[in-house]
Amino acid sequence: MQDKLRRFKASCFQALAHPTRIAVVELLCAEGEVPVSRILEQLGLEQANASQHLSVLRARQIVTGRKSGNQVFYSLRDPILGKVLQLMRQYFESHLHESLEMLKGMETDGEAPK
Amino acid sequence: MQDKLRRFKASCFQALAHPTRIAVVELLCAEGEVPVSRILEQLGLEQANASQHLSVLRARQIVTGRKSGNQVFYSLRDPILGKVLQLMRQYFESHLHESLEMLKGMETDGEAPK
DNA sequence: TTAGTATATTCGCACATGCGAATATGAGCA
DNA sequence: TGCTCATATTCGCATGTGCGAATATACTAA
Repeated sequence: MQDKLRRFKASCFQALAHPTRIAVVELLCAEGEVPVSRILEQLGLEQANASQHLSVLRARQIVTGRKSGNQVFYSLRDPILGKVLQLMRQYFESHLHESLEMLKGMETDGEAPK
Repeated sequence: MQDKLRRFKASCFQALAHPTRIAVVELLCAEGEVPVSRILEQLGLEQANASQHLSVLRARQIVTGRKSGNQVFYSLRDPILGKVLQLMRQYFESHLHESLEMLKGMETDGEAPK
């Protein structure tokens, strides 16, 4: 069971391990139930891309979708995940400087200083 | 900044997105500062494998290593991560049944019923 | 029926990740 | 010096992930 719990946690973390999916969760957290179209416009995503990310979050049951007529409304399954994100923000802020350094060092992309 | 924060969260979640690394973090959370050898014996890991996972956690600054003579002692950088894991356990338990179903469905491996 | 809008799925490709095997580094000791 | 323990890094390979393009599905309206 210990092991199942760890696999569960790992799979949740993996579902959250992408900036776009974090943004989606934050949006749902802030606005409650929203249609996909709202997610698209708010985050500026490609339709297919968003749908793929939503599919990941759905598979992990982090969000649930409710079909209504033509559209699908998504919402967070459990607000506790909002708390998790908030803790992460707290963590980020209490190590602000190193965290920024870490991000800088981690991304090979960035502003390519030619 | 919003975006940096999301990338930061995502990279932390990614670091935690593996059962072995979860186990390591939990161990450090429970026992404080421990040498790598302790991690190996406690979790039954290959030495190289453990070192790779530790390297991921180090890169994300989730753990820090202190060299002392022959060995390296690791510890959690911030106990707030323990809180995050605890929240996840709470989340897991409050959706116990579906969570187990999800795990079952997610793993192609499992007990291979021939 | 046909057309249109909203969302999901599949495909192919580039890139990341996890693993064990082998090798490297580095400290302490003979 | 050379040897050994503790840990880290590199390599090759299999598998996973993220993306846009194309396609599919499902509902609505006419």
